[in-house]
Formats: sequence, structure tokens, C-alpha cells
Amino acid sequence: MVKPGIETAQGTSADASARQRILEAARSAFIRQGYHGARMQDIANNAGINKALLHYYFQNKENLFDLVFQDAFSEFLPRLQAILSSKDPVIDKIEAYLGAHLHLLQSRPDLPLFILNEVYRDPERFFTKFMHHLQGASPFSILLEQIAEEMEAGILRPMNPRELWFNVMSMVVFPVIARPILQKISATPDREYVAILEQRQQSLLLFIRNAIVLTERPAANP
Amino acid sequence: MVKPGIETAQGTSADASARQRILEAARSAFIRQGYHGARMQDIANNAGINKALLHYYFQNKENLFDLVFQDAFSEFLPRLQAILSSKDPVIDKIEAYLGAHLHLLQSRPDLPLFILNEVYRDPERFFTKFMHHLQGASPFSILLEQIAEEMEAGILRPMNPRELWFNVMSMVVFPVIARPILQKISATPDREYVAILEQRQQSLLLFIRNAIVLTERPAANP
DNA sequence: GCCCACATTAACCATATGGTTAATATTTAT
DNA sequence: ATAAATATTAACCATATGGTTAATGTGGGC
Repeated sequence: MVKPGIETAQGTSADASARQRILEAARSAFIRQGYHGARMQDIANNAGINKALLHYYFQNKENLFDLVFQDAFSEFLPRLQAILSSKDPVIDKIEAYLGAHLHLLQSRPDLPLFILNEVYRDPERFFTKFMHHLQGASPFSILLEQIAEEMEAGILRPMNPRELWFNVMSMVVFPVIARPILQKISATPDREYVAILEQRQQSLLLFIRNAIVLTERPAANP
Repeated sequence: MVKPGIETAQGTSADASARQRILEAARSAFIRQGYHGARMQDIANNAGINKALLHYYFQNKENLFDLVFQDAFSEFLPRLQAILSSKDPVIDKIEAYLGAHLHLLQSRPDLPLFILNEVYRDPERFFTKFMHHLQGASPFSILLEQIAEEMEAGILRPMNPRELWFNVMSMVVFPVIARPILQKISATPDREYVAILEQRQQSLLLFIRNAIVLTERPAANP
């Protein structure tokens, strides 16, 4: 009856099934109900196992949550950093970013709110536990410099580089997390909202390009 | 010992003090911790009263929450609707909207996440309980038509009117609710982030104008 | 066949939590 | 002054909740 140590990786193939089912149930619960809203009992039920087995594998709620969160979070930040680390011009990076992040959001639309809530629940904890690796000359700092350079070179309209990037991220993420409200107040049918999200890479790129590119201004779509 | 009926308004002036303190403590608790995270005991303590008095005035947690939420929500939606109902050109409406919403967010930066979470907690409940009044030819539908008209008139670049509006709202709200993350990954000092938010009405208007206005394209700031 | 490590469970436990009761203050109207 | 109405409290209560214990299964190596 020796308990496994603090969980870090997948575990052996033998326990993959139960352990995996627990993790999936936990993910679903935490993402949909938040940390406080999620119930260990529900997670156990949905995983088809006893509640004690939860603690056998994952010690306690917080630990289980951390694993789920770590998983979700690492699905988002590293991908973006990879894109931003290329040598392409800013507008190309933006295009790549739009594709990548919008694609991710298509399959995991609930991740952003999940992450935001955890940040607000305990900012200190979040930064020390999940963002400790992010510091120094991160891809973002590099991108900001690159934006500034292209502005001086007359390629991009002058503005605060940070704001430019905030704008881009905002337009990518917000329509997904605020979908229920936006859809309601704009009286948009489900189908049209889906259609908008699906072709958003193009329309957003156009919007952004018009907003920021100085030379070679393309007209709108036909 | 007659209990008050379901709470609707302020109550008499006599009980304003205790009742008001409770409401403020509740608002603080719910907004910061969410519905599930907030504790009735904490609310009572912070209001400096007994827990039983909570139920004397507000029956139960859900009811208390609803009052707080109703309050918060009505601080946001009606204001916007008022702005959108004017007869001004789209770009002017956008400017007014930017000013109003950014100003509101300056003083209540935690409202959006609060609202979003409630929507996700129980969408049905949210729509039936708090958005029942919103239907038919709402200010938003009218705005969308107006946008479409100005596009046909060659004033605005052609695009999906809904998307245009989603973009505007996104860029207003998201940098506020995602501030902790955005600030961290972009390594922005507190002071600069505040500065950005404070002058955002101008920079955003410029950004949006460049993105959507066809004729009379102003250059960037000097 | 049997030991041993791992997996799984039923039954518990302590506490937190939303909510109630019945009694006591305090204010208000007459 | 006094009675009615309102405000406020201490003590409870039922249940939900995260977590533990001790026993039982179960599969593989020898």
C-alpha cells in the first residue's frame, strides 16, 4: 500500500486508464465549474471510480487542479512563443499567430476563461507556479522591439508596440470567451457566429493590416 | 418579527446602514471570489453583522448574489445601449463608446470577468433573469444596420458589421480583464500599463479608424 | 502456490457551509 | 408609556465537502 509520490508524468501504462479517466473528469469539472465550483465527488463519479482513488493518485484537490491547469496552460503559452520567435516580418508573425491561436481556440474555447480565473484567484501563486520560466529576453520582448524597428523603418504606422499586440490578442480571444453575451446582444444565430469564427483569420488579418501597415495598403475584399 | 419580502429596492432609510454594508461586502466577495468562492460567513463578518441578519435581509446566497449581479450588470449594458441609440455616424458612436466603456472600466475593472463567469455558470439563468428585456430591434441591431449602410455608402471599408463591433468591444475590454497576464508576458511595468489604459481612447480610435474608414485617411500621430 | 507491489473500495471523520430558530434589543407610532 | 414592528443576535441544524483509514482485489514474478 505504498502511495505514489507527487504526480508529475503519465505514470505507468498499467494505471493509465483509471488515472487518465480521472484527469479527464477533473479537467472537465475544473474548466466548466472553476476551482471552487468543482466537486471531488463529481470528478470521482464521472471517472467511474471511488473518491478515495482520487486522493490515492492526486493527494488533494489543489494538486489535481494544478495538473489540469498546467496541462491547459502549457497548451497555450509555449505555442505562441514558438511563433513569435521566428525571423519573419511582424505582419507575417501576426498572420501565423492568428492561425495558431484561433485554431487552438476552435478546439478549446473554454481555456482562456479558465486561465484568467486562475490568475485572479491567486496571482502570486499563478506567477510563481506556472510562469516562473518566463523572464528575461522573452519572445515577447523581442517581438516588441521588432515592432518598434518596423515602425521606425516606415513599414508600420507608429503606435505603442505593446498596444498593437494587446489589440491583436484581444480580437483573437475576446470574441471566443464573451461569445454568449456578444451573440445575444448582437442577435447572431449560432450558425453565423460559427461562420465568423471560422473565417476570422482572414478578416482579422485584413482588419489589422489596414490598421497598422503604412505602405502598400490593400483594399477591402471584393 | 416579520421578515421583509423578496428584496427589490433600497428599503427604508432606517436599515440603509446595515443593509448597505452587507451589500457592499457581498459585492466585494462575489466579484473577487465568484459565486462559489464567496462565503456567507465572510460577507457577514466584513459587514460587521451576524450571519443570520444576512438571511433576514436577503433570504439566501443566490438571492443576494442576484442583487449584486443585477447591480453590476445594469452598470454596463444600459449605458452602452444609450450611446448606440444616437443618430451620429458610426465612427462617432465608436468614439463615444470608447470613452464611456473605458471610463467605466477604469473604475470597475473587475466587472467584465464577474459578468462573464456568471454567464458561464448558468447561461439559461442569466438570459432569462437578466437579459429578458433585451430583444427585438435593440440598439445593437440598429447599429449593425447603420454600419452596413455606411459600408454601402463607401464611408466604411466593407466587412462583416458584427465583426467590426466585436473587434471594437474586444479591444476595449480584453486588455482590462487579461491585464495580469498581458502585463506579465509583455514585461510591462505597472506605470506604463496604467498609462496605456489612460490614453487608450485616443490610440484605439486611431487604430480603429485606420482599420475601417475608407475615405479621408488620417496619418498616424506625430 | 504465494508473496508483493499496486489498485480499488466501503465506511468514516472533521470541518465548512448555507440556512434556521427562538429569543432579545431597538425603533416607531399611538 | 406601551404595543407593534423592525433589527439583531447566539445557538443550532442538516448537509456537503475534502480528506483518511483499513481492508480487499488483482496481477506479475519466483
